[in-house]
Amino acid sequence: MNFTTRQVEIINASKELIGEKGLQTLTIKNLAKRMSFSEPALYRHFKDKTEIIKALLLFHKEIIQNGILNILASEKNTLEKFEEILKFKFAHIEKNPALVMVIFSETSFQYNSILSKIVSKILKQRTKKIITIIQSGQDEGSIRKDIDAQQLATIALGGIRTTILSWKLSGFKTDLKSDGKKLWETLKILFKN
Amino acid sequence: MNFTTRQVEIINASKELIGEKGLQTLTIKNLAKRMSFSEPALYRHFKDKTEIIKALLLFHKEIIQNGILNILASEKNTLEKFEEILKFKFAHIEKNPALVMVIFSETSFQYNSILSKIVSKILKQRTKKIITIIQSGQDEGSIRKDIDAQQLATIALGGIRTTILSWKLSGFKTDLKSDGKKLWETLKILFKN
DNA sequence: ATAATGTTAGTTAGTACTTACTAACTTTTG
DNA sequence: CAAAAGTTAGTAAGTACTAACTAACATTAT
Repeated sequence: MNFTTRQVEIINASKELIGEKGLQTLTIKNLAKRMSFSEPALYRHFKDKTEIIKALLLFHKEIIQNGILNILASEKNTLEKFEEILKFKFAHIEKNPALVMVIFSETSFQYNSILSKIVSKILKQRTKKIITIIQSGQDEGSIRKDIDAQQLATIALGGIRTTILSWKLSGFKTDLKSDGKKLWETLKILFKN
Repeated sequence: MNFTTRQVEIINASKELIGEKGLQTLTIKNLAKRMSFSEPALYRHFKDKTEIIKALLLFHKEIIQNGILNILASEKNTLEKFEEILKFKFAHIEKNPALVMVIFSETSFQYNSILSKIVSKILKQRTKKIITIIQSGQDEGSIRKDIDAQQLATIALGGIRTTILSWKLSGFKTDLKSDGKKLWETLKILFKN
């Protein structure tokens, strides 16, 4: 997961393109134009297009992962950690709309199955992590036990997804952070013991 | 919304193709092959490719809409209607995986903005309908009033979306109906007054 | 009734364009 | 001077779509 400065530049250019008009505008031609050099120059830095998107995904996965790990390591109770994670997530996504485009299109990777596998793997890992958090909240006594962690995770993830989706459908015009906060208030009431 | 028998055949062939390998396999070439005739023949029945997908969306939208209207017209209380609607939805989607592919890819329509507008319009209409149902449940006294209908709708829709998504990610192997039932049990507990 | 005319639904062949990618050569840089 | 990073000019494959034509059937007119 070590990228050269040029590779990071290409990753960011890809992110910009996707963020502007969606995954379908991430073409070699557009990317080269954005980088102000020729198409073959891209192939000096990445084997093929798949590797570029893969790099984009892994690059941001690592950023998010580190953020979450920091929150989990902190001295807070489960509900507080949960809130922090939500905040962090919404803030990161608001700064990087491209991620929404990529993550939300897990069904329609024209490119190949490798990418959709990566996306679905990331999604699964996140689900697992949320389940673990909810479970420790249940053990701790702060989260209700009459509904199992798996189901509560479905509710939490669903709320997140829907909130982000309606932000996207508004053309990124609504205030994601405040919608995220409202969602958190709702989840807190629903989940509390 | 009146289609010729040939058009319905083409709609179904499109649905099959999308259901098998995703939206990206719905090409004019593949569709013509599936219909066992030439590519230009398709243009005798639809103006262009966009019209074909549009027809697919509207065709199923109408089916779902009628199903929901029937349920709403029945003599049941809000929670029962809600349950019936969820059941109906999951059953219809299980029979038509292609719809998941299309609806879940609202971000990445290569074709044009017309389609993504249709999809987002359908999504918005459904959200509105669910909010109305929840509100009447709140008036009726069966659904909690400490969380507003908009937020509860976000939770319900999110749960549905996530449940369907994990079904898709399993390669359509898990039991969607039973997962849908579990989701309903959870929502019932969370929403009840 | 039948010949003329029009329609429906298909064909073959091809357009114009875009896609990711490559070979061969040149420039820049440490 | 050699490796890294760029260039020009192409390729093969795929995209939606169109032009021109036709067989088979339906409608209309004499």
